[in-house]
Amino acid sequence: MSLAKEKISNMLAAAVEKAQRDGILPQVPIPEYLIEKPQNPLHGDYACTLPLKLARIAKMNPLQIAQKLVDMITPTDEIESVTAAAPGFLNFTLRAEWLQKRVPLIIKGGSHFGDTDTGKAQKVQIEFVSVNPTGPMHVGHGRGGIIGSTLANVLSAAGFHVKKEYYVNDAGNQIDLFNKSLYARYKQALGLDEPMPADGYMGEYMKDLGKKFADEFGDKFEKIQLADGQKQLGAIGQERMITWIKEDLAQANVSYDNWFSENDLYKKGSYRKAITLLKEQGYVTEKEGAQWFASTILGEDKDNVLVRSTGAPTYFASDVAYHYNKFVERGFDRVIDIWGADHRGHINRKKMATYAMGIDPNRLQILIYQLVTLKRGDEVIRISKRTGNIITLREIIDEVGPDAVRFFFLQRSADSQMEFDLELAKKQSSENPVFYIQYAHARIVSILRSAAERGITWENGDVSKLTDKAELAFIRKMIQLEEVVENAALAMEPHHLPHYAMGLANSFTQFYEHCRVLTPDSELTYARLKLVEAGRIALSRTLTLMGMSTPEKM
RNA sequence: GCGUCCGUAGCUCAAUUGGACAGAGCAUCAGACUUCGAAUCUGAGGGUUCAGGGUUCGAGUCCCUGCGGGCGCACCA
Repeated sequence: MSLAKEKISNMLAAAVEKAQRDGILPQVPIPEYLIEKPQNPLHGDYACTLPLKLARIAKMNPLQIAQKLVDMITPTDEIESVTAAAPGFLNFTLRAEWLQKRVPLIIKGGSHFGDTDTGKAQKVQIEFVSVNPTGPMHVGHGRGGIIGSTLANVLSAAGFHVKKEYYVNDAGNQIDLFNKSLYARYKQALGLDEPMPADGYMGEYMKDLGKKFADEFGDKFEKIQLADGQKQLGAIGQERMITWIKEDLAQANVSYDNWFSENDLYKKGSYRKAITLLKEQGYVTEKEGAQWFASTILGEDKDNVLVRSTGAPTYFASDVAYHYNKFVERGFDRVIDIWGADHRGHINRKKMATYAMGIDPNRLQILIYQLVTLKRGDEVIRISKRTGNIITLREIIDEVGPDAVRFFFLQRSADSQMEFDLELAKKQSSENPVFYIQYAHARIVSILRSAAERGITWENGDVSKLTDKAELAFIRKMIQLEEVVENAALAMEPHHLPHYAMGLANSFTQFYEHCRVLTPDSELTYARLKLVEAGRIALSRTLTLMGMSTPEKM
């Protein structure tokens, strides 16, 4: 919580306590209340609705309660005034002197300005994208990557110890299918007859890859036994796919601390231990030759297969093992999984499996983002990796640039189903809010550059000169960053950042229009340059949290 | 059919988690550059928040019903 908000909260709590002690308010339980930012600046910097909430319980007029509380509060260094407003709001206004003093603190904060200690160093693991290494990433996957990487940034800023992870599904059915498909394309490229498997990966990229490997390795894999050839060639193909995915993600400025192999769950015993644990807890039943997770015991509407009658584990089983590994073997306090809406139906069974292993299911949080509909003008593009009809993330990034793509995806809340119109995205890229924000940053740097060229040093600038409305509004906006960070982190809603960034850029621009920085008045110039430097830090931090670049020239 | 997410300005989306007059960008219209960056700024128009009921001091937000759309409902992942 930001300093000002915290102070107000404490002030208010003290006032309520005193009012009750003095018999001005009846001895009733005090309801939960929040210190909020009113959307109308006329209502001050912060507001509280406690009197309204208290009215019924205390059987008093809310405005009267507000009035009495105002009387109990004495202004502080931070707060200039507290007023009661109909029908029962408390409005707090920050003191200009206090705001001015934030400027050197922002500069001191530097690249850590906006950080909070909300997370108390809790260990959080966040897993996102994790598409199978069987093909390129399409635009929809990009949304998960961008939401995930930004949320990770925000959580780190909020004081959590965050590890980002990509789960590589390098085992199971889809991999077999990929191997067979690749092998078929490879042999075809060698001029030999080999049918594609039913439901194989039909995309053009598989033909390219087959051809590439035919050139690279000749008939090396064709000469050995079929199953071995498929497996060995497949392994190389998967490697290639992972490299490809990594490159695509890197282009979108998405990176990871760890790439976790599904195969390791089997090799290192996590799978065996997790299933054994479930059995010991009595949650595994046997039906029709398969082993099931008996989630119906816990209220699910159906059980889920863990081990097929063939003896092969399902995806669900390895995922259970994976989460056993996250919680038990690696000891994360919290685990966040980011999934597309097509996995929505798996939340319950996943949470129940977590519970069944003796882990508090609230430690597992699943963030669902709605799928992206791709359009080209009015035409909806159906995505299918198997038939090969995909628009890749890379294509979009090449077309509109990584910053615009990130901003475009980030702006929408995760549960809004968004349309990505390729024509529009391209057209809008020159008329994008992204450029407005980055332009503000470039302009700031340009002002600082001009000052430096004129040999002006402003480090000792006196911030008490910053009294213009636009100057104070700009400071107000800057210090809001830590509230945005905290809120975005706790609610897992990174989409607040772009909106904040727009507001911040806008309040700088307002300042720029109203207040000339480099003026004949050298004292004023120093003070304003100091403010501009603080603005640079705030804007730069905001852009960085969103994974965007901070251009100094455009 | 059942579950789930969504429906807000012409378009794309916000709305501090139940608060004050529902806000931005784009688009449209009218203005502003001899300045530290005009990729900018000033102003205008644009709304029955899908519809109907309910809960309460207060509802875009919560509950119910209906309509419309996305996504699920495999021994696929």
